[in-house]
Amino acid sequence: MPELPEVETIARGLQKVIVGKRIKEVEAIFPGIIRQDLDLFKKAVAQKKIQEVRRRGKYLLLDLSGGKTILVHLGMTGTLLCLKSGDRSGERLNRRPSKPKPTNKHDHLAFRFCGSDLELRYNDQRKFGKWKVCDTCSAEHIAELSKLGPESLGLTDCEFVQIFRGRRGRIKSALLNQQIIAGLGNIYADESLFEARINPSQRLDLLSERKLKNLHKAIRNVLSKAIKAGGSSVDNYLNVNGQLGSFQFHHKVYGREGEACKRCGAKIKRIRISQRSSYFCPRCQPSRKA
DNA sequence: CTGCATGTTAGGTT
DNA sequence: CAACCTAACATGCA
Repeated sequence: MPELPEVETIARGLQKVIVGKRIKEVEAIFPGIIRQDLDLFKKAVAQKKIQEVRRRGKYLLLDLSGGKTILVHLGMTGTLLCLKSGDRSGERLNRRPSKPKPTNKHDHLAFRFCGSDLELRYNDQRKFGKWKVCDTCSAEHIAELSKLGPESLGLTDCEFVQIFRGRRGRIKSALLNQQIIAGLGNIYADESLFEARINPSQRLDLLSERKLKNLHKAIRNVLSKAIKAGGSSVDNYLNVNGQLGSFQFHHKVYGREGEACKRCGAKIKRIRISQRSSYFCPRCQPSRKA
């Protein structure tokens, strides 16, 4: 599922391929994925040139000519795929082969561009994704983005420590809370906590400044490695060229319940924290000091 | 068939 | 106000 490294990979991939292209039309195969009036959306983006692709937290921002920005959240299973009409090489594995025009299962949007056979498809098995268009100048002030905490990769040690000051909840919950820090999801929160050797249930008010700095280092390390690996392809994530990421092969705890810890050999545990799975090594990440 | 699991967000309650 | 809980979303799978 798309967290910061996956969204960053998609943003970089899109930046290379669609910047400078002018949107000819948007086909809304499943209009519900656009979270505003469909005609308004279509009119706002038609004939606009894509000028820049950005990421904020797990949001993707497509800046258009004319001062508009498309805001995209991929939800749990959203993927974007660039393909050339008639080119079937970019199609995902496990999907029915299709003729150029017909869409794949769970394709909800198709963007076509002027003077180009490039097509941008949005596919989302669970339809949890959200698309809307807004004014570029107000993009950062609209509800979704204004609530976000600072970027996971944009903090000094001091700032990182600061954002957890005065909080009492569990560290894992805080890392998943996009209003506290933006970009981490279940995979990278668990992987970072493992690397910093912090138990996911650890209460924030009992975490030393030194531990927090270790965590900050671990987060930067894990995220940058994951970006280099093109993200984690668990579930159905693929980049805009239809290729798998490879960071899933480097997961040390996520999804490894019952398997041996790669550091110490102990069995990886899974517990529930705020209604979600947390994977950790009980020996490397003890709940109290050994 | 039933019901559970999945991650995120919004919204409500403690 | 922070922390915690639940519903909702859609689908696949045991």
